[in-house]
Amino acid sequence: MDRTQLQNSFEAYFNELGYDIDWQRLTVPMDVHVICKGDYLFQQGDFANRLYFLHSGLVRYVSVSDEGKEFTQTFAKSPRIIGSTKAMVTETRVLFGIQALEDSMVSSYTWQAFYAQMRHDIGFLECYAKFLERIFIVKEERENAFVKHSAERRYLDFCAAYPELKDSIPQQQIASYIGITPVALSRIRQKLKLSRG
Amino acid sequence: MDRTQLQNSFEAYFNELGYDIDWQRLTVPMDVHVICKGDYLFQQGDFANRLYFLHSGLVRYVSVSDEGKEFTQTFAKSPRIIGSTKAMVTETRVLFGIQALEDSMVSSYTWQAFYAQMRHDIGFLECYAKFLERIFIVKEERENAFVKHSAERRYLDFCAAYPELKDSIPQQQIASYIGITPVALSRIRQKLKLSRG
DNA sequence: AGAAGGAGTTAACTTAGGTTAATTCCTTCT
DNA sequence: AGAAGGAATTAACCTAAGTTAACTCCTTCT
Repeated sequence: MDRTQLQNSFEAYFNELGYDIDWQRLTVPMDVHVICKGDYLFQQGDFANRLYFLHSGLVRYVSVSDEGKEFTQTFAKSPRIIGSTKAMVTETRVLFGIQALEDSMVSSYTWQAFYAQMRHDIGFLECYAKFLERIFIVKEERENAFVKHSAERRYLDFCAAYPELKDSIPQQQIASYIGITPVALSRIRQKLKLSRG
Repeated sequence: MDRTQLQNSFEAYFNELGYDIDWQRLTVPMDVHVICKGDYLFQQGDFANRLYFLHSGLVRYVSVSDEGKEFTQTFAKSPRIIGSTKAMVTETRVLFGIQALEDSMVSSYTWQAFYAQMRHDIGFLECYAKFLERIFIVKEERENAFVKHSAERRYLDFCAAYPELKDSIPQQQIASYIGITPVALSRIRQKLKLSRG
């Protein structure tokens, strides 16, 4: 797969966000990574100050608490920008790892180089702003769900939002995404099964 | 207060974000609003597709659940951009109201006009991106807190993050910000008082 | 000064979800 | 085929936080 083909993925992504721009203009040095199912693109605590683009596959952002419990922050399906905005922007260690849930292909760019080109190409910068708007809105919805909705409701919303994941990923990961234990999720599923007759 | 003075507030804000730019270039039509303590800049459910800048004062974002319970999503202190990113970008109704906790002064711009100028001024667009990065990171930290930390820990973190608010705003609002009831917060405070001796 | 209303506290009771552990059911490995 | 390890379920018990309600302070209003 050559660079031209890879960069077409960007266009697919930004078209979805309602934006049309020629990503072949991107000349920043690029690395390509193939990550097998189960492996990590980077681990929590690394300095992951790169911007990644997920060309194919599916990943999750996994964060481990002080007590050693795993939480899934995000499921990300290609095509999509992935990585830690916070780690890039503040030059700190990442607070989560990225694990492949399917074999995945990723290109990467140093944040410095990517940012430098964006600063001189208002189209790219606009794309970046649209990306930030999108991920902010998703986080805001998630905050809303945690504060206002029960675990049962969060599970139902998850199933509606990710119908294709609902049956193809381990329930533990779904539980950790909606902020409960696998045991609690199992109880909720049991209850729903009964109430559906 | 004239426009020049007001626009200087923008500079104070973006300086804090590590960015130096002359906001006197902003020529978009501006409205000025004075909101008294307790009043709302806009209500949940409005079409609040404006960008606001809080020049002085303190506000909170308040969201009411289907069951009629109030949640405080954000406390915002001047100088700062305020408003609903989601409502502006997706042209939907706002999911929260903005209430003044002190008498406040706000300028406002239609999103369309503001965006149009940004698209032709890469400096403004970069500021906007920095603003989005910042609010995203805050939301991400909040998500993290809800999933990983106890209510007690969230309260202590709130006190550390907003020492000046801790004693000057009603406890109900603090409780609703950390996602618990006033009764539960009162219990936590009692427990902390005892354990401090 | 007295009344009214809101904010915070405290107590009693309920409930959702955490914890631990046993059991079953799958894969996968040899 | 049998063993081993992980995933989900179920049950029993525990804890944090919600709910309701009574009580105490404060303001603020007349």
